[in-house]
Amino acid sequence: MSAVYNAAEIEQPLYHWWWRQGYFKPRIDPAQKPFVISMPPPNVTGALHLGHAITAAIEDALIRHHRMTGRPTLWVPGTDHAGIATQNVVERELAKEGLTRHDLGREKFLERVWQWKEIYHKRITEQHYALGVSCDWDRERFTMDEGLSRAVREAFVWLYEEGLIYRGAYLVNWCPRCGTAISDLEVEHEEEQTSLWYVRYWTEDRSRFITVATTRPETILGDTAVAVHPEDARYRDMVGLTVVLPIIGRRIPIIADEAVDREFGTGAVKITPAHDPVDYEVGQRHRLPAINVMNDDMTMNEEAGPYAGQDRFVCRENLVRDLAALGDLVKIEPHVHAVGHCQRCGTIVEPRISTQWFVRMEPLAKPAIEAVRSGRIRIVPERFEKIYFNWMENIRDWCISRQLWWGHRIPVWYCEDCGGQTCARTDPTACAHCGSARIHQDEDVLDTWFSSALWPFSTLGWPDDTEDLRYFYPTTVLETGYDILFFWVARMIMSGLHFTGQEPFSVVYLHGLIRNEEGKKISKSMEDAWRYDPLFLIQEYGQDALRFTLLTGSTPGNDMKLSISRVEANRNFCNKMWQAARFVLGNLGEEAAWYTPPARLDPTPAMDPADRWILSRYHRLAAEVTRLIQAFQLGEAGRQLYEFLWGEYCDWYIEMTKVRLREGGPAAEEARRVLVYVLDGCLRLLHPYMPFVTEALWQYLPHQGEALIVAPWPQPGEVDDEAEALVGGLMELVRAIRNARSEYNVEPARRIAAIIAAEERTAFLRGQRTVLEALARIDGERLTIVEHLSEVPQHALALVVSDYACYLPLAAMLDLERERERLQKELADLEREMTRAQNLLANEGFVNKAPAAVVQRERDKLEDLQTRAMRLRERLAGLE
RNA sequence: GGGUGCGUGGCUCAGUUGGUUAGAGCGCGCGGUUCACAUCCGCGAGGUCAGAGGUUCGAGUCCUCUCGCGCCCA
Repeated sequence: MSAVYNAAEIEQPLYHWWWRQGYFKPRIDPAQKPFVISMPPPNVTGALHLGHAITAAIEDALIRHHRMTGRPTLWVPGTDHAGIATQNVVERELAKEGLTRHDLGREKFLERVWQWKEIYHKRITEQHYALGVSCDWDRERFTMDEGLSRAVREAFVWLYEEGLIYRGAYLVNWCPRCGTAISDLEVEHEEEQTSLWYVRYWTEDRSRFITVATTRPETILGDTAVAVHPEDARYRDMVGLTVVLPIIGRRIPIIADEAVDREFGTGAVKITPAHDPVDYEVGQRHRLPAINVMNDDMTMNEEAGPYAGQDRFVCRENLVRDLAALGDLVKIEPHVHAVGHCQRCGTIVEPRISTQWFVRMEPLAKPAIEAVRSGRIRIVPERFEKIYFNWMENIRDWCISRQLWWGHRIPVWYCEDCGGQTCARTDPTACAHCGSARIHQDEDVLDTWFSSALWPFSTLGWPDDTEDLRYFYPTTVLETGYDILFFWVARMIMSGLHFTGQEPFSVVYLHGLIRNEEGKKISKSMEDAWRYDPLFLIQEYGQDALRFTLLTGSTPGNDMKLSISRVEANRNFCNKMWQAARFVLGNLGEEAAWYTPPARLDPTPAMDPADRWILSRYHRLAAEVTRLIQAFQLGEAGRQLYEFLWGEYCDWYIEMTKVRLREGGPAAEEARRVLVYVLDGCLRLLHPYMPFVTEALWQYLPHQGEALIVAPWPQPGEVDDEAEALVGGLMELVRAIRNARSEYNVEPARRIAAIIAAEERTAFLRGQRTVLEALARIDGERLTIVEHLSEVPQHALALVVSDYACYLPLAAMLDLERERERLQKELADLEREMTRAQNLLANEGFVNKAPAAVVQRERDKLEDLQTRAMRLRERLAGLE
């Protein structure tokens, strides 16, 4: 065992050992309900970032905890083909060779993507190993695997046959750079400082005009109406008139529609049904033509007249200039407005009419809303339920076709003879309507999220009725970042209910986003992005430290600013555990195995008070940690473990045992038993948080069973209030003496004298005198413990704690004036506290309405304060 | 525009049925080579819990409003 903790030394070997031993694989036991998590599949060509690290930390903690409770536990890993993102990177690679995907053709291009996928899949999987995830790699899946592709095919055909999938020309979001339609969710709106252009449209006879305001002047070319609010008195008499579009001269009507915001601009707006969602709806209501003025690549098309061929933004400039020349540009105002960008590439998207495939969502959303409303699915934290309902209740149809090559191709064939569509589970050779063999498949592929929506069951074998599907589905917890609640979680719930008739999981646990120390989203382009690379952090501080930081540094659903100093502090905590284990081991001697801990060791009156105390504290901790983990309060449970291990076990208990261990004999043996038992239990409790250091140490310590990862979770045990009170009082006394020593600058090595009146605690304190001597550096020869003091020692520092009156005869350095001040200040503090407690107890409302225990606690406290105050006053009188 | 989260010591954060004197890590000050640990030990300073009202015997915690920052949806 090394003298210091070294993460790199232990982590990878342990991971591969666990894996080889088969601990990550569950045994199917029909008598038990399994605990199952489907891992959110990372993008196969992406790189691991802190988002994956927190996902892994939380899910692995839940998995490890449940595995230790004895439940068959399965964590299903996998990766996602990430259509647009992957196709983009491969196209970028091709571009370096001066090629486009069209130069290669569909088949050759897909070969290239598969090659690329193989390389990157290996990379991301190895990165995942570095995160120490205890998932069942034999069940790893990829969204384009044969089985999962079959699931996609089944789901598509199923919905198609039910009429829930349809094809048509509607207004969709078009990303000109990616060359595909994208769904509403894939558009990110960003507020931008732009302009509002005011343009005058004249009537045919140029007798009147109406001024419209627009944020996108180039779409004027596609205007098919001007709209005003029906109750707007300013324009009421103009409704029904015809105006002429500047430059291209199209005649368009002025219409009235309630959708018009009277406050915006002049209150009159131009209507471009082919390039704006609101205008599209207005256009539908008023049966207006929709004129598409742009090509796929967002250059203007022939409808744009003189501007045909120009890029949309070049056209904007030219058109504005021309309008100004005509005198029809009234003014330009600065204006802030939300501009839609493509989530994947940041390009400004163009709303555009295009023929696409859609899923009718409303019928799917209804049962999914009900599943959450009824509590069959619980979302943690709860507030996201509201967000979920809001989105689901206003759900819009989902555009699922993408003009890409990398993905699941839409299983629909068109007949060149009768024009019919054939949608089938196996590739057809003839048209289902007329039997013609002259059919061709739709060129498009499906949105990647369409396959992700099936993930919890497609990974287990659906649509086949497999053993895995029967046993492990529905899964238990779905854990992911709240940013994909709609993209993924909601769609899984809808498809799970629709295709399997069951909720795909019963709990949704959402974590927040990880940001850097300034609160910025960490992106690859940041200067110091490398500092936040999980692989770098693991290399510097170890996985356990990173995990513990991620688990304890945040609360569910809240973003977290990762503080590197905390990762470092948690690395130090690992070392602290290491040193504690070294201490314990070093004291077990040759027959270490003799101290193999029992499943449970309760405090008994015959034991040493320190043992009773730590056992009691430990049992309290075990119960609390278990409760918190089950309530998904992982952070709080981890913090309590940290505080107990460092602040109680190491700082106090180990120090207290040193005396007995030095003395040897049965007292030492008892201490060894308790030291090992509590440490063993804590390693179990801590294992979900710090799997590596705990397993490594557990293997060194005497233990039963082959590995901590599969060791039983600690059972509840008894607490001992009396021991907690006694030892708590001793600790308070030690602290008071240390404090006094420090305040009076007593050299740390110097042993001092003490006289203590212990009243009813005399026997206890006498039993602990060697411990007291060691912890407070008291000279045993000059330590007096009595029940009462007939005479208060002169020239001594007086310490007044709850259970004891303690005097430190530091005559040589005692400054009477200073001592008086110190005591007076302490007395003043006490009196302030006493007044508070007295007022509270004098308050009838408090005494009558507060729980009895709370009132009693207040009474006890007051009594204690009074005792201490009395002693202080006596002491002050003695100083006069 | 609608919704939602956050605002706690210099910094990063806990504080989950409202109940002792609000905690931790880092940082800061003082002192330490005690045989597990300087990736450490001991002691200490530092907070009107954003602000204002309210409910309650009691509010960091619940309600209303205001201010600041962020996010989601339109």
